[in-house]
Amino acid sequence: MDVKKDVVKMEDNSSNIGCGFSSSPFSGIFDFCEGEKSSSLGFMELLGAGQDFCTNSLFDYLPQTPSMLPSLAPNFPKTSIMAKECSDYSLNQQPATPNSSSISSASSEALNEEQTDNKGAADQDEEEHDQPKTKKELKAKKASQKRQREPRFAFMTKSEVDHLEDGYRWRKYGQKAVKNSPFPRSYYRCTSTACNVKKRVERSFNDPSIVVTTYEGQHTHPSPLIPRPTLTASASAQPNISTTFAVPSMPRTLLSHHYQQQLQPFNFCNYVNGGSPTANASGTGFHSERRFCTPATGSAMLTDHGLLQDIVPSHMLKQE
DNA sequence: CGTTTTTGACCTGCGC
DNA sequence: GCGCAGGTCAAAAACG
Repeated sequence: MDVKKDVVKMEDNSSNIGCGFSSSPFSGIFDFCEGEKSSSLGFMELLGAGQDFCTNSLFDYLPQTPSMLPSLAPNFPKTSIMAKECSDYSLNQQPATPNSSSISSASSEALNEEQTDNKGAADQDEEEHDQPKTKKELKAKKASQKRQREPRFAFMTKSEVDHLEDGYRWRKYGQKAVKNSPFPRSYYRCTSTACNVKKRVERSFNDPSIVVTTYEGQHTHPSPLIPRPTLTASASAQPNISTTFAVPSMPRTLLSHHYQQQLQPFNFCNYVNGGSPTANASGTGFHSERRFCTPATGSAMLTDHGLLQDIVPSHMLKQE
């Protein structure tokens, strides 16, 4: 099964981390993903099926990012962000060797979920009529529901603060020591009722200055801290806002469209050109288009303004 | 007093 | 079956 992966890495001007495969952020990312390895080749190897997409998107988006990020993500002042669709991916600091299972096991988990979805519907129906009688049964039922994992996205952020402001309100519900790491992992849930989004925050063992934030799920509500600007037609047609997906509420939008496309790759270029999959916003070429863009998603993006509406001030949408 | 954080206990999945 | 590690729960404490 070809599991698709979305990877984007960004940074802002104020960050002293480098830009490119040979520079520190990549090795940082790589360390994060692969443990020991630090080469770009290894990075691509890790990404497997999505490797050409990954390299393209990384290179394509990076040049546009630095001037954008400070205003788009003011709360991520020194940011090196990697977003990755993590359904097949674990934040384990363990090297992803065949023995490690951190990647493969998560992948099979996602697979199993997919495969059991239909079967689960029947079971669910049955469960609805058959109420659990004991606390134990209730817990077991709860647990079985909990096992259904949403795709996850990880962000690597160079920050001294562990819990970064991202426009949403979170409640911490747990903290665990991480094996082979001196830094604990914190677990947060979105405080909004009926919103099941979770995030995990931990420091990179290899680079303590990097905070790894993993989002899981999709917000069912607008950000309580950031007003939702109106997405105008002109705004949606503006180039260079492609990088807005890198702001902290990215997971919501990514997942939103991820689901809209029923596990199709996220369509970045619709943010750039309002739905035309062929537009070239940077001049350097959105090579990832050939992997990202599907005609059907253009209308979807216009219907659901998602991320832009959530986090990009309207004046920015117009001025870019 | 309501909300959030802390933290030990518990559950689950996985490898051996 | 057992042990380990990740993830979650929930009562108590802390906070505003």
